[in-house]
Amino acid sequence: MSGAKIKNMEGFAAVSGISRPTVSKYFNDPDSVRKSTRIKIEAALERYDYRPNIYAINQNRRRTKNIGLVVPNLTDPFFAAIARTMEGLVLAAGYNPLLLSSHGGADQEISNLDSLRAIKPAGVLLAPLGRASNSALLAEFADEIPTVLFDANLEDVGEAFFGSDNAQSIDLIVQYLCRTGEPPAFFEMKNPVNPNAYRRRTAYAASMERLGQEPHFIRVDGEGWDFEEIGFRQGTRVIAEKLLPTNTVLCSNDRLAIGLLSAAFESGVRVGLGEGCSLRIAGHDDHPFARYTCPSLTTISQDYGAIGARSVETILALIEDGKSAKEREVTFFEGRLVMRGSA
Amino acid sequence: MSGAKIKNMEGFAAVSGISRPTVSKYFNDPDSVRKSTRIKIEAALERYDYRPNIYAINQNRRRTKNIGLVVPNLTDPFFAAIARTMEGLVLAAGYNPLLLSSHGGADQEISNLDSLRAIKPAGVLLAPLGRASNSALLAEFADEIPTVLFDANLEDVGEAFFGSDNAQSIDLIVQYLCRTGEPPAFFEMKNPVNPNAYRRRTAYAASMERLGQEPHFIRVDGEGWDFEEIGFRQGTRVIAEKLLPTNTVLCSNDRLAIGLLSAAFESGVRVGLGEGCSLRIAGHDDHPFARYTCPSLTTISQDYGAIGARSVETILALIEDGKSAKEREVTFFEGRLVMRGSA
DNA sequence: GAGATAACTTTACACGCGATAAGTTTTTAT
DNA sequence: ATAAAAACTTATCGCGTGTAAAGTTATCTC
Repeated sequence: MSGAKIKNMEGFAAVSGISRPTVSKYFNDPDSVRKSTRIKIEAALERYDYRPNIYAINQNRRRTKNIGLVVPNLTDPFFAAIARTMEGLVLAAGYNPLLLSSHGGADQEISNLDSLRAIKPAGVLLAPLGRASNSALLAEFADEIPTVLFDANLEDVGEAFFGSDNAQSIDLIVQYLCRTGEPPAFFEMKNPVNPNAYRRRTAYAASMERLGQEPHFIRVDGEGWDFEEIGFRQGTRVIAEKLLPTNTVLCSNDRLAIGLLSAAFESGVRVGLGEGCSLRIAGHDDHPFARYTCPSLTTISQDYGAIGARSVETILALIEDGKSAKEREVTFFEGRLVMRGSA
Repeated sequence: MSGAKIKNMEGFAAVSGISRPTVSKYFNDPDSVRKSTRIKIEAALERYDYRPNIYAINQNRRRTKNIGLVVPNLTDPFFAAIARTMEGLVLAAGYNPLLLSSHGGADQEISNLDSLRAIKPAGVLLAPLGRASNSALLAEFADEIPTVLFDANLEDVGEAFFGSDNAQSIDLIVQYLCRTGEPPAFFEMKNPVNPNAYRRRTAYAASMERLGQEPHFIRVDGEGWDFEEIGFRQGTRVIAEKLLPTNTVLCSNDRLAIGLLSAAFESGVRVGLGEGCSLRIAGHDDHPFARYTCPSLTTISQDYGAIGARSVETILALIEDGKSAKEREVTFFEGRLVMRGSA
């Protein structure tokens, strides 16, 4: 990088001694040109500061190299982690990830899709809000642009879905809890925002029945995505009013569990397995902070490595093979029991 | 949205009965056209589905409407929260925010800036990694594109900096801790990644001296951004080896404190102010989870509302007023003491 | 109602690249 | 060595917008 400023590919082609169409070919795939010309071009790249104008490229290409990545809430470390994983995979495949967060709001989710439309992405990886989502508009979007759903499934939206097998994972932890102590009550929100929560509720009931236990639901009030707050406030109330039917509580997700743990602590209830503990609490998701709670949280680890990898693979296949002839693919990955101190 | 698909502004101008250049003017500023023509255009927008091609726009505009937003690590809920705030402000100003995370790596930080260059943003809001940053390259970038730094300051990089007044906030919490119990030792990483950590170290020493107390540093090993893990592991060791000089520990940040709280719990050391507690722990930042730790974490709340607002204001002023004639602006906002159960 | 002015229209070109066609050179295969 | 194939060249068009100049119409001021 020393010579004069290069303003376009024409100029760069001139200084590299190669014609512009060939240079264009090089930038689209360095291996598509002869080795000797690639060397010439790369030598010129060393000496001059030039990069193709991305707007001109995208205006003329049939498909852009952009892949949208929409998560319901980046403030939630779980989604931050999965987004990060997917970002890396998209980059490695030579595409440009565009990360957007819906911040827990359906309006924001729609406006994110509108932003993406403007960018004309080759494909979109979408974790919908769930119940709150405007699924008609999401379906409309997925109809225009190849879309793969993950985390939360919406009936018939997108070309595929990858998520967790809530029936399997809940059964796993219910069995564990029953085996090691009193059967769990299920702590959840009355009106969950997420379809996974509904699946877990049903899975809990089924597991308990299978084990010959009576299911107990602790359904608490609360709106929005501030799960720790809801878990804390309602947990405090539930404990104070002695509404816990057993000494074991399975929370619908880790964030509720974190709030409940905090509530138990402040209420003077000792949680865990040891001497003097009167409550067991378990969660679901293996939240990044679950191992630092006091006590550390027993939970289910979602296989988001697999969810991310398969989602990205699938959207890439859709993009590169053109249309998806086959029917909508729905895959659930198994969760893994993570035993820690809380239950 | 009913009529045929409109493919470009020419076609849209036709159906709205207005010439294309005037329509173009409308899209760049709806108030720049006569009210009667604006009504015609908006009527057409109701009937037809048209939106200007963003690539064609940006290819021809002198400056894009994009503003880059780079944070060191989106997995850290503190940065997720501040990014979210800024995103909203940028959007409200009619600009398009582009959120990128450096994932704690200097290479990624540079490659983020490269991605941004390709997008030709009007301005960039950058929270650098700090010590690990390649500040020569960052400075080069800030030289090309209007850049405002926040959270972590780098000497002479960018047009302005907004962050927290570590001297003030550390003094605040040191005074509080000294007033209410034993003077604190300072728990930190030996080689912190963040310049704020250095400032806090110095501020702690200064505060202690001012109060006539001898400063005690607990400097632990550990690399990277996995602060909870470092706090937990090293905290466990420090407690086991009885290396704590007093019963009060001030951590360089909340994430270390969360790890240390967990270590104390697992080691059977009760933390807090009440009966039977033998350790006080305080943090800094008011991490979103700080109020749900057990016990809840006494800390300093950074005024990231102000940091975000002023950063966005400043970059907008730079963009809209053209050059920055004045000298580099450096502003520190005061922190607020948040008293909770841990100290 | 006349002139001034603001807002429009038409026309034309620029932006930087992808894509394609037709001709030329280089490389590979036989 | 020769033919075929591959890779290059030049030339030209198209993408959808911004922008400017020159002429026309609507609106405002007195």
